[in-house]
Amino acid sequence: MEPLCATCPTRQKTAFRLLDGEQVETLCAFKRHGHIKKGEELFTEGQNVRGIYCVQDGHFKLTRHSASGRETIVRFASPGDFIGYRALLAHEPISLSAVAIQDAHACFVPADVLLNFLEGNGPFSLELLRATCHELSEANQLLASLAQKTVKQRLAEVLLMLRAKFSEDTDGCIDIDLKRSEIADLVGTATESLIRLLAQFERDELITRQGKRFKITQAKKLAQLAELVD
Amino acid sequence: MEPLCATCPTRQKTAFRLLDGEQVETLCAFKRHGHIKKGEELFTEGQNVRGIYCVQDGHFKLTRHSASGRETIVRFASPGDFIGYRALLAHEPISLSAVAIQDAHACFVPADVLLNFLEGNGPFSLELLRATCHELSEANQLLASLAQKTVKQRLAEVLLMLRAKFSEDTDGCIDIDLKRSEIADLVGTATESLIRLLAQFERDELITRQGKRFKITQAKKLAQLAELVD
DNA sequence: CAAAAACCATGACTTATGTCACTTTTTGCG
DNA sequence: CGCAAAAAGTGACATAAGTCATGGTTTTTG
Repeated sequence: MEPLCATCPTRQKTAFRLLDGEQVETLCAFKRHGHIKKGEELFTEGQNVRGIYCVQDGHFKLTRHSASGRETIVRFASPGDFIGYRALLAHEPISLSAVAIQDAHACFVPADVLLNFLEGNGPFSLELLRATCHELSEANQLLASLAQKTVKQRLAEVLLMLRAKFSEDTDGCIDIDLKRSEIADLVGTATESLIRLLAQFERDELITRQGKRFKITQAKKLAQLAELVD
Repeated sequence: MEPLCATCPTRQKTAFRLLDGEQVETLCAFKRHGHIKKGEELFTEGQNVRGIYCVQDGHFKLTRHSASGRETIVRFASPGDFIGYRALLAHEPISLSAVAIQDAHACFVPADVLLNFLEGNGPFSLELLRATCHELSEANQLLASLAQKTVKQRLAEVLLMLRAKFSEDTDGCIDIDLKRSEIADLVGTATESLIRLLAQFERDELITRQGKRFKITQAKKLAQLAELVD
């Protein structure tokens, strides 16, 4: 049974909140709500897109693969984020894979429905433009960080970013389960190097570990290390 | 004397081509056409933007500085490109400096004029959205390339990119004058490393040098090196 | 529940790349 | 033109970070 868009709380967090009543009905009629299991792929690099996904709950990693098979996590998509609209609008095959890192739910919205909204609803497309510009500035920031910082600095930065994005669980640990290799893909380094650095951060008492998860104990020092303090 | 937007050939290459007659007149009335000398800065990181620039001729480098003063070239802006609209739309202080790498001309368009067009002209904002999405996918590509490739591979990639972007002069050299340090900022490496690699590429007969400029002699091998061939 | 698979961790080793110090060449300017 | 300043280039050296090999965990699954 498809949930109703009219009362969807997630919709209020997205550009879809700017749709008028009729458009919400259209959205509701054509969207498909679906369950995605951990590890499943929404999109694969190189595909042509037939629509976008609006994340309901759970998180996705958006990755890019090199010819040599190495993976880089470009960003995460979380509840309220759209996935795939850039490729759709740029008329390009999709350049990133989207993989669920937890069991998740997302709504598929066909391309023509979205394009219809874009053409018929100025505020909606402006909002999407704003969001895209914001993403772009984040991408540029990441770019410079990758080019300018050491792996250690990048890891410090990534840990702080993860905490900001995923919050803390009841133990104060960052509330997300990522494999070591995934954190490495995020930092842009080899898994072994990442593991060594985590151990070093623990020795230096910047973080503590509880199983697979971490708790940031000295955020300030981490931030200094990452040179977030200019 | 301000040139007329109505007959501006550059305008036809930008989203401004989608403005209606009245809007073109508004644009023409409020834009300011200006000369920017090589090395001059259009924007400085951290400023608040009061409008955007539309590049008429000449090229700009868009850079980001680290706390340690290191510079990274994030992208170039060329005739027909807008500079500064992302910060404007994302309501953020600008995150990149724009510096002319040649004597250049650009038109300044005040923020409220642009926002007016965006709100009143759907096709215009859709076009801008498209352009932004395209830029974003380029940024993601660059990101992965930085994270995944060696400096040598990145240089090969950058050389091919430069030729594609700036074409060749009558000698077959890439038609742009960049300092060694600027190429290094583009590749994301130290100037000395870059110089050594250029020398190596010349020894390997992938490129030849004429003064400060290069000619790509074996584009295919460069592409293989860069792993553009999957 | 046990075997297999995936993942985490550590050591030894190699190497790509950054840094520093210096020389040579080119550029710009009074 | 000739000098100063900037840029290009080279060498020696240090080290961050990748790779390979191996062993110990944890997780999955039949």
